[in-house]
Formats: sequence, structure tokens, C-alpha cells
Amino acid sequence: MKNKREIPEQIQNCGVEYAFKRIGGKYKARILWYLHSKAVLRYGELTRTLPDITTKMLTQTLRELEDDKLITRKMYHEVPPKVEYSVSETGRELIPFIEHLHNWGKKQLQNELLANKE
Amino acid sequence: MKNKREIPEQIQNCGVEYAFKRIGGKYKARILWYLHSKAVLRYGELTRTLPDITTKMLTQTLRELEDDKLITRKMYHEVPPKVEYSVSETGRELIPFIEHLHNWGKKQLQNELLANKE
DNA sequence: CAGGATCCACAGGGATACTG
DNA sequence: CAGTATCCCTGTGGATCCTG
Repeated sequence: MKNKREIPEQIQNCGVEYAFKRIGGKYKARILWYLHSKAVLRYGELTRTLPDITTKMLTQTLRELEDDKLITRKMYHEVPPKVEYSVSETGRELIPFIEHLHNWGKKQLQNELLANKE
Repeated sequence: MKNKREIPEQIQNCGVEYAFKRIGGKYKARILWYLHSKAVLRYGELTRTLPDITTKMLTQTLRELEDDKLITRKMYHEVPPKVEYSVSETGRELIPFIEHLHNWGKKQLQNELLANKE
């Protein structure tokens, strides 16, 4: 069957899948994390914080996060333009999760390094 | 430059990216979640718990989780074969956060449903 | 029962150039 | 400064059939 888009009951029971669709992908969690740690960041600052991201991906990711109400975009009508991004209230609820993920990841990295030393 | 594979300093500072490589993807978090809630599951039970997964993806995902030491695979040499999967100690450290994510996702789903009712 | 093996589609992401 | 616009490639995941 081609009705793969119609499995609402499954999604109903699985907030995990829903959540991952919103903060999954290569950059979303990192952006939320950086935004949170710095309180507010401009577009250019974000490109410098994530050196491996392209403007296309940064813009696209920011738009998706904004559409999902996880971040707030504040635009100043100046020349040159100025735009500030920050974590929204809803997005802030995810910070504890990302923080612990961050700590867990660092710990695993440490263990890997130690294992390679032997 | 083509040296995109060589950005270890970046990864060093970002446990988030590392963690997402391990539990990212379409099924990993869900499998960990289901395994945890049921304590232990057989291969066939997993296919029934995730009706939208194919054998290829289930096997592949289980292998990756096993290689990353997040789950344990216990094989019984019987006929017919019997294999049980469970969350490992390391993987168990991720459960509280997946749970958090799960609750957050469910809450968001509720809000969406309410918003659509109006 | 618990996979393995193929072949294939598509979306996510990358490189580069341009703009208000 | 903060993006758009294109073109392109790879990896993730899907469909289907086969096996110890």
C-alpha cells in the first residue's frame, strides 16, 4: 500500500517520532543548544559558531525551527540588516534534553579517546 | 576544500552532534524507547511494534545500536532461532531523556489537535 | 524465526554564485 | 549583513525476494 503518510495512530502513540521530526536533522539540536547558551545570536554569529554549515542549510534550518515555534526571529529594519534569533518558550522545554544529550555525548567521546590510547 | 571529514575540534566541543549520530535516524530512539518499556523484545516483536519498518531497516538499525553498545543482543541457538534485544547500561543512560522527549512530543501533539479543533 | 541480498527512489544536504 | 537561487550528489531508507 502507498498510504505511508496515513499512520496517525502510530504517531499518536509515539511522541518520540514526532519530537525527532522537529529537532532531528544535522543542525537543529546544535542550533538550539548554541542559541540557548548564548541567549541570542545573529545570523552571522551562527555561521561562525557552526563553521561547517552553509548559508542554505542555516537559513533552511532556522526557518523550520521558526515554523515549529522553537525559536524566535527578531528583525531590525536597519541598513545593514540585523536579525536576532533566540530560543522560544516551547523550545526552551527541550533544552534539558539537549543538555543531557550533550553531556552524554562528551562522556562517550572521552571513553573513546581513552580506549584508543591503550 | 574537501576536508569535511576532518573537523575533530568541532566534534570535540559538541557532544550534541556526536550523540545525534548515535541515536539519530528514523528509528533508533523509538527502538530504544520500546525496548526499555518492554524490558526485552524479540526480533519479530519489534517488527510488530514498529509496523512501518522493513526487515532491512530493523536489522540495520539494531546492528548499529549494538555496535554503539546501546543495546544487547542475546541469541539462543535453537531451531527455530530466537534472538532477544534489550537496552544496555550505556543505552539506559539515554532513557530519561528519550522519555522527556516523548512527553514533550505528546504534549505538542495535544496542542496541535486542540488548535485544529478551533 | 530472524535475518541477508539487491535494486532503487528521494530527500537532505553541499558548492557556488548572486542580491536587497 | 542576511539572506536567495541553482545545480548536484550522497546517504538514508523503501520494496522485494531469498535463506539457514
